[in-house]
Formats: sequence, structure tokens, C-alpha cells
Amino acid sequence: MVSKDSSKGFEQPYQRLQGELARMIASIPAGERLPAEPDLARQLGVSRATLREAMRTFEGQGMIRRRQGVGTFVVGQGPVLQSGLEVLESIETLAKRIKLNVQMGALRFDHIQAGENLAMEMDVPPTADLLQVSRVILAEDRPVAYLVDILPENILSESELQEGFTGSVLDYLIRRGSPKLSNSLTEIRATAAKPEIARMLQIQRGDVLLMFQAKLFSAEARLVDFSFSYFIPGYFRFQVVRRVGDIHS
Amino acid sequence: MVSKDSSKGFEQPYQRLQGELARMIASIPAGERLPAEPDLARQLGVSRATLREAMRTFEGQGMIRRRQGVGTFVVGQGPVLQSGLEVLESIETLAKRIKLNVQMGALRFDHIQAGENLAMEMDVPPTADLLQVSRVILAEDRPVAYLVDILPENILSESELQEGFTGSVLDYLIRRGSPKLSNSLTEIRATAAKPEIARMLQIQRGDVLLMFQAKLFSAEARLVDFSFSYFIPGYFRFQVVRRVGDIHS
DNA sequence: ATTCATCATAATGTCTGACAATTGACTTTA
DNA sequence: TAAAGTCAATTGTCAGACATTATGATGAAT
Repeated sequence: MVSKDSSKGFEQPYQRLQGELARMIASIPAGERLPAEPDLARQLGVSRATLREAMRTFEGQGMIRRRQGVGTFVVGQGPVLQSGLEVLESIETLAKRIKLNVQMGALRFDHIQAGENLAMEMDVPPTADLLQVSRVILAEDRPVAYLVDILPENILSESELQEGFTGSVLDYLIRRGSPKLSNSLTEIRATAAKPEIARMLQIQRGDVLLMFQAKLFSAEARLVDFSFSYFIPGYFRFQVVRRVGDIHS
Repeated sequence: MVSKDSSKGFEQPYQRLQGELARMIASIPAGERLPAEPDLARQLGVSRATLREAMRTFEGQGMIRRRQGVGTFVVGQGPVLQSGLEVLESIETLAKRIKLNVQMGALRFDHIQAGENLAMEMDVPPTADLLQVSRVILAEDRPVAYLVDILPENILSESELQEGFTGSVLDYLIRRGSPKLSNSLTEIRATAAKPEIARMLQIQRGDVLLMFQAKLFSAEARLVDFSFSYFIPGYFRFQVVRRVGDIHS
């Protein structure tokens, strides 16, 4: 049982790697070279094989580029790191990175029953009790987004959210640590503002909004959060790296 | 110099792997288990390390889920494969899959000079000659999308496109095989239809459109295509799997 | 019979070391 | 000067081993 140094000791090497590598890549100017793999592996305290697994994912997201015989380079486009859609993060986290001063306004809780449509989408009985959390996100005191989260009551209760809720259900669930979250399936749409939402966001009815409709799944593949996010164009930049698909069946 | 069987022999192992693994994953029912890594590696003719690099990327895209001590499983959500944004494919390819009868209309070529803005975005001299390809995509004889591609003249010329162009610059470049394409950086926006585009799409000025602004890069990290895609909501469903980010600096 | 602890088994996670393939710079040579 | 050859550095791949974790089987205790 050599315990390996591993100062933290509570994370799997790969997870720690993912974070440290991301920070390192972000800290290196575009176009610059990363240390050679053997050096980098030593420096990060993992084997080259494990390092390469992580590198491959970052390469897949277009953050780095590797050339055999030459080296690994940080690719230009900074924005990929800034707001890539591959990683799910809260509006707050995202906004902080763009150095926006964000606040939450018009918070509202509603206890609703699933009903036909929601029961279909969320795969629960139509009589299921749900908690609906709605709020406006303000940046520099101007409304920029309207967020609605719908969760089963047994996953999150209103009383639990009363304190320590800063606007992001996602961040709250991550902090709480249970259930363990894995990923979200997000559908991207453009929509016109309905009267209710227009009023909340202080825009005109019919104005253009970017909308994410997301299903957040736990590690056990259970749906824990069904959410609608409406964004006023111009405040956020959402980007995604799409690899050219060789898959032509 | 054991030449390894490797029937094809012209691709790097990893690239071949990516395709074969994708097909294999797609062919396995959701929830089912993949063969164990050592077996799978043997079956695909690569080492376990190489296989794991590929697996890691598919895991990152939410297609598979691995559990230590148990195995690797194909994750449910069919939509991931159906119209996930991670893979770049042409509107035609996408439309075919949804079984839409698609056609191209109002094709138009323009020879333009880059100018200030385009020169910035595309990283070319302001005097560079560019080819602009615009067209409307019709589904069931109704306009559903308006596409504009802008390419350097030396990459694609009008005369070359005169024959065999079916509406997708991407598909054409893939078929031609040069330059080799790697990925695109796509920004997702919502916008109101400008008069010109509204006329093309037979909608009202100011109507809501989903818009992709994409930069397509070659394997040498050169920009080969700068494109704008406008979609009328309701005909396509764009989805993306976002993994919960552990990265909290 | 039921419950609990223990063990064996199998799978992924990680490590080590090596060799192959590619690139770029340097050296040598015509 | 220009071409060819050499060499070192770097990523790509491989093989084998051990570590860690989850599952089911086994047997003992209740």
C-alpha cells in the first residue's frame, strides 16, 4: 500500500488532471507549446498514458493541437475555453468569467403538479409534485436572462433552497453533492418572448431570445432537473466545437 | 517490422478507431454493455492504451458510460447520436436523417473582397478575394434555412462548384478530400430576420431565427470556410450533451 | 431459512518502459 | 550553393503489469 504522495488524495487522478490541465492550457498564450508529454506527466504527477487520455479530450474540444514529432500547441481561439457548450456550468460561473457583475432578481417558487406535458418530458406520473424555481438574472443591473428550473419535490424542497441559494440550481446541487450529476441534454432554440417573459426581462413582446431547454441527469441516469433558460442576445457567447464527422453510414 | 494485418493500412490507428468505435457504439442497444477493454482492443486491432484514448472522448460526449469494476455501457438518449452538435454534418445529411425532402433554391455566387470585418474574422488581408455562396434550403417545398458560405477563392472557385453542388459546401469539401478538414468553431445566436433574409425565407421581417456562425478549420488549422446559417425554428432540433464541469478555479 | 462477512472474479483505472514514426535542425557532401 | 544524410526531440503506439472497485458466490453465524 504505497500511498503515493498525491497531496489531495480524494480525487481520481484523471479528474484532478482534467482541472489542472485546463488551467495550464488557459494560462499558456495561444500558439505556444506545452511541455513535452514525459515532462508534463512528471510535472502533473501522472503517467503518460493517463495524461494522454486527458490531452485527447482537450484536443477533441479544439483547445490544443498535437503534431507528431513537433509538440503540442495551444490553439488560438480563446473563446473556446470561455464559454464552450461542452461543459455545463451555471450562468453565474459563466458570467463571472466574463467579469460581469451578476445578481438574482424576481425569485419565485411554485409548487405545481406535473400534468400531461411535463409528465411526458420528465418521465414522472402526471400527479407528481414538482418544484418550479423561476428568477431573472441581472448583469450590471440590467436583465439578461430568465431561468426556470423544474425539479421533483423529493430532490429539492423549497425550504432547503431558502438559504444559500444564489441563483443557480446547478451550483447548489453540485455543492450539495447529491445526487451526483453526470451531464445534461440541452436543446437549443430561438424563440420570441412571450408577454410574461418579456415583462420579466423588460423587453418587448416578440423580441428575439436564445433558449436552452435542458434535461439534467444524475449519474444513475435519473432526470433531476428540467430547465428553460432564456437569454437576451448579446450578453453571452455560446460556442461549440464540432468535429467533422467521418461517420457516414 | 511486423506489419500488423491492418487491412486498410492508410489511416492512423486512432482515426480508424474513432470510426469503428462509433459504428460499434451506434449498433449496440442503449444500456447494453460493450466488450471488456482487452477483448475490444484485440478485436479492433489496437492496444488498450489507444483504445482508452478513444473511449475517453466518447465518454466525454456522453455516448458511453464506464464504471470501474463493472464495464462500459452505451448510454440511452438516442438524440445524442441523431442530431448532436458535437459532430459537424451538413444540413442535407441532417435533413435526410429526419426524412425531410430537401432541395436547394435561390443559389447565388458572389465574388467579394474581404474588407475590414471579414479580414479580421477570417484572418486574411482586407484585399483578399473571396467567394460567397448563398442559397435557400427547402424542405417539402417550404424554405427552412438560409445558408451563406464565404471561402477564399484559392480554396474553392465558382467554376468548380458549377457541377455536382447539391447545396452543402461541407459535403463538397469532404468529397473532394482536400483540404483535410478537422473541426469547426460554431457560435450559436438568436437573431431577428433582416429584410433581405426575410424575403428569401418568405417570413416577416423581424421574425425569430436561430443562427450558427461557424469557422471551419483544416487539419493545418487554416480557416477554409466562414459561414452563416439561419434556421426557421421548428424544422430542426439541435442538441448538445454538456457534461457537468468539475473545473472550479 | 436468513443474514452477514469473506472471498474470488472480472472489469476499469493507472503505471512503467519500450519502440515506431515523424519532424526539424544540423552536418556533410557534391 | 544546394542537396542529401544524420541525429535528436516529440508524439503515436504497444505490451504487460499491478491497483482499485463492483459483483456475485460461498460459507458461517444467527
